[in-house]
Amino acid sequence: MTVSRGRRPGAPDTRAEVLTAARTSFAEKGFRGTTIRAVASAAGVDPALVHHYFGTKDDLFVAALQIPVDPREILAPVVAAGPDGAGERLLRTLLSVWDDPELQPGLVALARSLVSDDSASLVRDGFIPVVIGPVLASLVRDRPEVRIPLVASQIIGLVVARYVVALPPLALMPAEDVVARVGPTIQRYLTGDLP
Amino acid sequence: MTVSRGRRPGAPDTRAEVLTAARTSFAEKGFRGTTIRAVASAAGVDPALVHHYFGTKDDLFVAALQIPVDPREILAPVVAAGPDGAGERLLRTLLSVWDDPELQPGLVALARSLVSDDSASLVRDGFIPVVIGPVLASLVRDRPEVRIPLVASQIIGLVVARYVVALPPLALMPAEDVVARVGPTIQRYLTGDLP
DNA sequence: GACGTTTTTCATCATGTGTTGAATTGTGCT
DNA sequence: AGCACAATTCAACACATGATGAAAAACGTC
Repeated sequence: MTVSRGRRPGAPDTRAEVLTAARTSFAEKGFRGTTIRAVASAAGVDPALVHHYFGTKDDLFVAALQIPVDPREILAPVVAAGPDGAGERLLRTLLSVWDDPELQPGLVALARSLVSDDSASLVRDGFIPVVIGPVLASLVRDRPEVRIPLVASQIIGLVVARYVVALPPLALMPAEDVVARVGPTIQRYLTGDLP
Repeated sequence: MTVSRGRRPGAPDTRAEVLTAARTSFAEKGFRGTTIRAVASAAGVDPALVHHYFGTKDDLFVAALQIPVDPREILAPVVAAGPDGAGERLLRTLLSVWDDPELQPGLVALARSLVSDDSASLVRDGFIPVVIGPVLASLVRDRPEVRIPLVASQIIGLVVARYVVALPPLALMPAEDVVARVGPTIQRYLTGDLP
């Protein structure tokens, strides 16, 4: 047998392999669609090892989501530069984060779980009003309760289409093209004339 | 015992109750999140009855999705009226369908399953290019491969935000306000000047 | 009223899943 | 060399789920 019990020789970083296997599985199949056994098998490892490193499945999920990105921090410079051209700047930072191959799987997993696994209330009552709301509020000309959801709708659509569903024409479009084409929409929602 | 075996007296349309229970569960929890037992219990019925009426769980799902709406048919008048004001007309038709309380649960269930349960390829390779693509193609000024995904992104975002996640400010916004505010975005993606 | 049909439940099976505890093997320290 | 510790697997439990087949109760028809 090449497979045996007990510790393997060498110093393979099995823990990291398990973690990235979990990350991609969560990104592709969502929380419910991901099974501990599948993650273990993708990492070439026994299911019990997954539990040994990261306790329960929920723990594994939050471990997989660890995204070292604080939206408020990232968006601070965008806000600081004022409302002029904010649409394009906002999009540019957004895309630079989401296009980072290091961060993408975690972010997609997060997005997918927010839309699908009925933590919808988390987006609805937590993320948007608490995190995104205040940031955008200072960029908006007036009536934030009208403008912010419009901005959110275009951003959600962009993220879902480009990263979650991965519509080819959008997924392959260079970031700067997206910025140039969608930017004016965001700008109009932020400061344009709206009925 | 008030509960007994065998057929109940009266002529209750149990089949219909099971179907609507399934529809709302699929809409709220998605395919994987919906269990036959939960549907049965919501309909006040034994799980076996669900199988008796609709065979397997997949069968139940397609039965619950039956949406008597052919997008091409519904969009025909929008297309026929030409590109002028097409953005607003497109949105108005879209919202009238999605706001119909008769159709909404089925549509939300469909949307959620498309985003979450890795039938993403169905949207990516089937729905958009085959159904929506040709319809929009005749409204677009040029470069459909650039414009159609942009339209799709705004529409997907609107649907996800207003119906799937149900962001309150968007979910409660009168349809005509949405049309007036988002319409110009769609119009610009269809016929405006784009880099 | 008898009888076939439809509706409904019960009991049960097979399967997949999250999780646990014991056992085995390698590594590093003294 | 010896020993504590970490890494890894095996075997198994408890549970939920989708599915099935037989039995019971009401209905419709002759």
